[in-house]
Order: sequence, then C-alpha cells, then structure tokens
Amino acid sequence: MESRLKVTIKDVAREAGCGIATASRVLNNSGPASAEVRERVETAARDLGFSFSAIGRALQGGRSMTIGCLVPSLANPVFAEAVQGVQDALSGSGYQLLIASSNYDGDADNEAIATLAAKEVDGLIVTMVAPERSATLKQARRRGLPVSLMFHDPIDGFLTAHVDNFQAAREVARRFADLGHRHTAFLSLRFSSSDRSRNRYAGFHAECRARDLPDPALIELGEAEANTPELLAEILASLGELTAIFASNDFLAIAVQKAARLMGKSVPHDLSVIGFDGIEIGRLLDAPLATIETAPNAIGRQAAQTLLEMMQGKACMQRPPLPFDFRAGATLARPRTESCDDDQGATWPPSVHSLKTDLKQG
Amino acid sequence: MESRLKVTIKDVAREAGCGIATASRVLNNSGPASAEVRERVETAARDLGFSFSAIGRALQGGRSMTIGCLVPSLANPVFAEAVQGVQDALSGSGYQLLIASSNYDGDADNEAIATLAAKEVDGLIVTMVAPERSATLKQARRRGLPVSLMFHDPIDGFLTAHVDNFQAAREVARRFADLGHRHTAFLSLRFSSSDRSRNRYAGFHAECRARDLPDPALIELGEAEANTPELLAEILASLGELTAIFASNDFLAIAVQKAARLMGKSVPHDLSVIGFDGIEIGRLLDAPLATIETAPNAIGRQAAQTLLEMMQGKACMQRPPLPFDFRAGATLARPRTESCDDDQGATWPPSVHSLKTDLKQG
DNA sequence: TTGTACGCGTTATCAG
DNA sequence: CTGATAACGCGTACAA
Repeated sequence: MESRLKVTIKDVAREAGCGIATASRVLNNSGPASAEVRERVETAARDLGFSFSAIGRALQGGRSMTIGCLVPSLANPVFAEAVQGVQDALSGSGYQLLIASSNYDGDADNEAIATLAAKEVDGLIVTMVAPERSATLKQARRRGLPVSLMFHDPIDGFLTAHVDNFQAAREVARRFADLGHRHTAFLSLRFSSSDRSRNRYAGFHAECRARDLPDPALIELGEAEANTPELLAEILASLGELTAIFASNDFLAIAVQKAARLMGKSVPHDLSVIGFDGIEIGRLLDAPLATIETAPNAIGRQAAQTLLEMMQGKACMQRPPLPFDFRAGATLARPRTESCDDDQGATWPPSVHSLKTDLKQG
Repeated sequence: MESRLKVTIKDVAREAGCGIATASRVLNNSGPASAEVRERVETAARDLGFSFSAIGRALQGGRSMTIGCLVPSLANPVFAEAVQGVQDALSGSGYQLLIASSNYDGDADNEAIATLAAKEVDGLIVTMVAPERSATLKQARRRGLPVSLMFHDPIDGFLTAHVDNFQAAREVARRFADLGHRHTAFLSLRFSSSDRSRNRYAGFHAECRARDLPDPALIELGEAEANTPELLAEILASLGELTAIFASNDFLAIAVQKAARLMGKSVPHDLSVIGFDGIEIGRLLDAPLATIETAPNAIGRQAAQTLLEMMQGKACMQRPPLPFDFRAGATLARPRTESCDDDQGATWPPSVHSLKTDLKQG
C-alpha cells in the first residue's frame, strides 16, 4: 500500500539522503556521482517507484516532447492509418502523440490547433479542411511551431506528405478513355470542403478536356445518399447515358456497385467504376475494385519524419509526392455500346494486380 | 513580426501595467478586478496573442487535463472507431487525448502505459493484450489513476466498456445450429493473445456442446494466410466436411468468401460464413455479410464517459455489456446436404436487417 | 563530488 | 480591489 500519489525527485533525494541535484544527475546520467551515492539513489528510486514527471521536465526544458496531430476523423480508415503511420515513425523518438479530430469542420479545425498549441506541442501534423485559409495555422507557424501537412497538396510554403491527386485523377481519366468511355462522372462527398476532392476532379476534368471528351458530370453526395444505396441508385438513374464513374474514395465506389446492382445494371458492363485510396478490402470483393492505390501509412510516416527533421532544426525541403498505383480490377471494362463481342469483363487479368504509374509532373 | 516565441502571463501583466495575479484573475474570471484594469489586461492579452500554457497550469493544478489512450493499432478500424468515440465523448470536456499503440505487443503495452503515466495523464482508456496480467496497469491504478477498459470483459475490478463476446458467440452457434449445420469451425487471428477471440471461441464451443453438436474446429491464422486467399483456401480445403465458419472478425469472413470462391465453393450453399464486428462495408458487398454487429464508437464513448465520471470522483459501477445485433446476410444458409429443395440463399430476407438479441446473462 | 538556489508558467493565499 | 509570494517538479548554474 505504498501509494503516495506522486513520488517526486525530492522524495528520492530524501530517501537516498542526498540533494535533489545529485539525484537528478544520477537518474539522468548527466553528471558526476560517487558509486556509493549512485547506488543509494537508484535503489531509492526503485523502492519508491519513481518516474520523472514529464510536466516538470517540459516546464523547465521548454520542450513538451509531444506532437499534436489533427485529422478530420479517425472513423475514416485512411486517416486512421495515416495516424498509425505517424505513430510508427515516432516510436522510439521519445515523442508522444496528442490527437484531435474536427469531424470535417473548419471551425473545429482552428480550435483544435489552438488547443494543441496551448498544450505546447513541439510540432504539428495536420490534415484539415482549409489549411490555406487557416490564420490559426499560420500563426502557429509564425510562433516557431514546426508544421507538417498530410494529404494536402503543397501550399504557402508548408511542407506536406501527399500523393499527387491531380495526376492520379488524370490516370483514371486515361484508363476510362483508353477503353472507349466518353460519358463519365466524378462522385464525391464534401466536394466543396475537400481540396483533395477538388484536385481529383480538376485532374479528371483536365484529362477529359485534353482528349476532347465531354466534361465529366460532377456529383456531390450528402451522407444520406452515400449510405443509402436506394437513394444513390435514384441519382445514378437520373444521369442517363453514363458509362463510367470515378468515385473519390473506395467506399463510394463500393456504394456505386451496390446501387448499380439495385438498378439491375451490371458492373462493369453497363457501368465501369474506379475508386480512390486503395483500401485493402477492395481486393477481397467478388469483383475486386479498380482503384488508385495510395499508402496512407506511408503518408503519415513521411509527415512525421519531416517533422522530426524540422524539430532538429534541419532545413527541410518539400519532398516529391508519394507514388500511387493504378490497381486493376473487375469493375472496369469497355462500355457495352462500343463493342459487343468483348464484354466478359476482359480487362482484368487476375495475375496483374497493379501497375506502377510514372509520375511525370505537369 | 511580433514573434516572441512564448508570451506568458507575465508579459501580459507588464503590458497591462499590473501584477500577474490580477492578470490571472481577469483572464480566468476568477476574482475581482476593476473594469479599468480588466480592460487593459484583456487588450494586452489580445495584442500579444496570449494563451495560457497548459503545462504551467498542469504543474500548478496537479491535473494535466489529458487522457491517455492505448489501443493495439489504429490500422484496425474497430479500434480507430473506438478512439473516435472516445474523442466524441471527450469533446467539450476540456480533456485532450494522448494516444499510444502497441501493435499487439504485450511488452509495448506496458511500456506505453508507463510512458502515459509519466506524462501524468488524468486517466487511462485502454485496450491491451493482457490487462489481467499487466503489473504496470495495476500499479497505475494503485497510484490513483482512473482506468477504463475497452473491449475487454470485466476483470480484476476494472471497469470496462464491452460487448459480451461469449453470448454473442453463442448466438452465432445458435444461428448455425438452427439451420442444421453440424460441422463448424472458428477462425481467428492471434487467438492466443486476444481475450476477445478466446471468449468468442468459448461461447461458440459452449453452445455447440449444449446442443450435442461436434466441437467446432479451431483455426488460428497467421497474417500471411489471412491476407493470401490462396493459402487460406488450402487450409479450408484440408478441413473436409465443414459447412459453416465463424470468423472472429469481418475481414477474416470476407477473406473466407474470397478463398471459397477460389476453391469453386459457393457461399452460402457449400459454406456458410458469419463474421464479427459489423463493419459498414459488409453491408455493401455483393453478398452482404452475416455478422455480429457491434458499435465500436459506442464502446469508446462509454469508456470515456465512465472515465469522466471516475475523474469526477463519482463511485462508478460496471455497466452492462453494450448490445450486439445479429445482422442477417447472404452468407448464411442451410447446408446443402441437409436440404436440397431450399437452397437458394433463402434465409436472408432483405427487408429485415438485424434482430436485436436479448442479453440474458449467464 | 555534492548541495543550494533559481527559473520555467501558472494559480492560490494572504497581506495591503 | 490589488499585488507580492509560495508552490508545483524539474534541470542546471554556481558555490562549496
């Protein structure tokens, strides 16, 4: 029952019969101490179950050894994996992770950053609704707080770990176009509040233009439509001659399949679908999902590594975007109207799982 | 360019021409102050961009306003959602979340708890490999640190937010048995290191026994087999006359479907599958997955609420397990050998999505 | 080699 | 109503 709620270095010093400075030196191996007193201090510390107070240390040392991390939501496995990647990169560094989530709300974003800053985190790893417009974020940086972004494209001199959404989306358009699709749509949740979605649409649109194809339809879904296949089916039905859909994430892509089934439409023969993110589950579906495969964990790791370097005072440069893969799948085929002799889902050779895309910029 | 790295209450006081105590009282609304000085302090604080240091406060107040949370991995959406649930419950409480993950390693678990304790968190929310054997965890509690468990069944007087794995597994056995399945198996990852898996097997086994059915086969998969449908197919093939599989989580259940397809077996006609967790994606599959639906978010919320109450000094009691639902799906049917006239996947009426189970204890 | 004393930012106490 | 001061736990000059 030796349950003193807090045992401090003072207690250790008293128990060991020495000054607190000596105890500190011994326990930190940070200075001279006779073998004898060293022994006494160590046993005292062990007996009392002493451990340093990170708070005392932070106050005195000016560093909290804590990193703040803000993401929209951990319920989205992409962000959850990224945070796990951050953890992986931080493990062994001595830094702890303080997390916050905003539920995709821009005001909550700013509040969260302010809160994290008040906790005196030593650095910030952030995915938020609108970093380019967040005065709070810029102020934090101006105050000397290192900031590392995740998922965002480079902005305002912030360093970011990301995939090139624009190029990835062009790749999607290319895949559709090569198979003969002309009438396409881009499907997204929260289009207006996500720079990722906007950049994906921009790339998709640009590549369609470059090929003299009709502009893709832009469909922004609410949560309700996204989670209710019946509603989604209605929306799709109202769109007429569509043969291919680029879904801004894999969950949406799977929802599209479900909706198509409800409509009696066949994927991929009546409707081709390509997703985004490359979540593991897409591989395991009856009709493995064609998608752009990204590595959220790697994004988190890179963001954390960048931050660690910034905190060491190194001059850091923006790294090139992380690679994405186009993952072939059974949800992609030629449109039915273009060719009738070759529509048994032919474009998916099960042996080839993904093709690395070359990232020629521009 | 007013970029003093730290602006403290001292700076505010000097700027406002008053003592720091007065500044503190004004900024905290914690005592008397003349309207005039109040004004001066507030503008000074605003001008300087002052915000309180959580560290200084923690040191003086003895509370860090931080809660430590340990989970095996955020890459598992079940835990990620639970942590999000914790966040949800904590939002507005003033507490911040310090997270750690152990990657399912028991030693890392203990280390993480020690680290969180050193950060002087005000409470702990924990899912770990073996809480019942963790001296570190018990020591933390003995030191007066409130602890709230997630997912674990009640042990050692720890309060926990959980579903009754044993009863849920019995429900699965009942569903199989009612359809006429006799030869079943339980499929799990990390069986030996997860009390959840063990309890699920125990319940499954117990109910089979109670019905004079053969004991279910117990299959523990490595990561490799779980992620490689070909390997999983081999394992299933070697098991012979199996007609039904209870997978310890939905990902495994989906992997089983994939493997069955590879073997040319039909789900559910040759093999019925029931999963566990009830991840959203299961609903959207071609063959919606029959599963035990749990609510990880609710588990996180309950754990956090319990912890908040403990920290308020309230006497808390173990709450009853959170409810689980059996979610019907297209992966469950009578075994082929038992009845030949009724095997068009009949047991899944799409209108009825889930049936609430009654939680008679025992 | 050792111990005393100060400062980190905050709040609470207490005397003015 | 106000402000000086002690205390929280720690590291570290500096003095012994």
